[in-house]
Amino acid sequence: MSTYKSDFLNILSERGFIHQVSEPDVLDARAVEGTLTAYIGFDCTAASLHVGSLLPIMMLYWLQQTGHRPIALMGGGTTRVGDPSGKDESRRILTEDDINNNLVGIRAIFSKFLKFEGAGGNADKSNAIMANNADWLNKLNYIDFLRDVGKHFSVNRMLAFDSVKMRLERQHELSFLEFNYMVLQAYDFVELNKLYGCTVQMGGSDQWGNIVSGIDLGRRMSGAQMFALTAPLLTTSSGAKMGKTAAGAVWLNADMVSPYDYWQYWRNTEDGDVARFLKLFTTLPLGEIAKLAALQGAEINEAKKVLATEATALVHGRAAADESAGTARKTFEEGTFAQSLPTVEVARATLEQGIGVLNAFAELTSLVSSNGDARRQIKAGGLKVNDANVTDEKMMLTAKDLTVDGAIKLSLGKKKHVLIKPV
RNA sequence: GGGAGAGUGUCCCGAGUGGCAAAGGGGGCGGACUGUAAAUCCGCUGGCUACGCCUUCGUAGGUUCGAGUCCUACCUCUCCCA
Repeated sequence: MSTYKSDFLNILSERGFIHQVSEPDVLDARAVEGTLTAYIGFDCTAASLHVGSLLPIMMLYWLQQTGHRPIALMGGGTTRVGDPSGKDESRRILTEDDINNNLVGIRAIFSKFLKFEGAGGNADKSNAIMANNADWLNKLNYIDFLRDVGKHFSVNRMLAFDSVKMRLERQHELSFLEFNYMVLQAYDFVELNKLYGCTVQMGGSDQWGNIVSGIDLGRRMSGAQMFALTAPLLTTSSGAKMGKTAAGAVWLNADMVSPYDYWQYWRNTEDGDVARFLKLFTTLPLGEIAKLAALQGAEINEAKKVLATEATALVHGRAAADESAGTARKTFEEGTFAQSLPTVEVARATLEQGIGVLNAFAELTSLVSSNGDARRQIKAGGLKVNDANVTDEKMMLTAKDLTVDGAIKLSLGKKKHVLIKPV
């Protein structure tokens, strides 16, 4: 089915990364001829990226794997202004220090997927680059910018973009700042083209308009030929947004979401998403994925385990992935005790005196948000101590509750478990 | 500058006659059924030292036995006119 000649486009296409490509034939030919340089922009509003950013990261990964050069562009400049999207969103302005800290955290994630200059490798034309648009955006002079860049933009056409049109029709406010995002992003593309010879910008399908603006701007300012490649917007088959769970975003940094929880996130993938996610979020060969995708009924769970382990291995390493898989197997399938479950330590003396269940669940382990919540869960039969339902909210946990393994297991529902260990 | 509206349970949307811990959704959590899935059904969805107490309807005052509801000022947002 693949109609491309280049490995790069073939792989992206087979694995389901491509939504739209501008001038696919020309881009394909370029990819065959030589080394492409492509970029994707990331906001650095938090100290980590979450699962939602994984798809673009994987695109950069495949780009590099097929011999091309990826650029991860940090929105250091745009973040400084504060993204105005989301009408009620607290427009907290991040300080320079915050942004720099975030950059460090985010860079750590990229280094797991991409090979950067100086990271052990010798100079290779496919070494990844991390750029920061603050480097050029901060220096801009308004008048010069308007004259050099602004003159190439037609407001008439900008108003016709879907993103703008929708806001106008729904009578949502669209600030001038936000209106300019398109312009800044287009300028980023041209700047990267100038600095690194970057000719391709990738992104989610909602970025199409912005990317095309960049292509136009490049042609007008320097006559460069540039390309757009967008990925489908990801939702689960039941329509939910990717990457958000009850506990909040599924972050990629281990200190924000543990490898075990990360593994669990993928383990709980809906049936209908398994094949798609295997292609997008693991690097397994397509043949193997096809076999897994053919599994029916309950057997799909095997595919989900593979998905979870492979996806976790990419972000947290093989060892952590295997350990998470082992923990899950013991906990869910063998019903035994896994020492590797999340653990909270308490002073032995405190335990000797006894700890109230409410306190243990709410304060100690934060499995529930308050004592009241704990009471409700007890009524609903959702709390367990050592796999036995809690029925009395005045129950005390003492050293007698320690199992042979030297810990007390607290559970909320069937899936969330925490161990309490005396020290 | 003039005029008309809006801000509700710190996840979102949204009803609300002066007696309100405040309808209804969505989302989330728990239970049942399953396969750690989906769908479906049931329960829960301010806090606490809990037959009571405290804090909540943009902010600050006021009227009232009693205010989300009435009055005043202010803040923010939207729309229309200039």
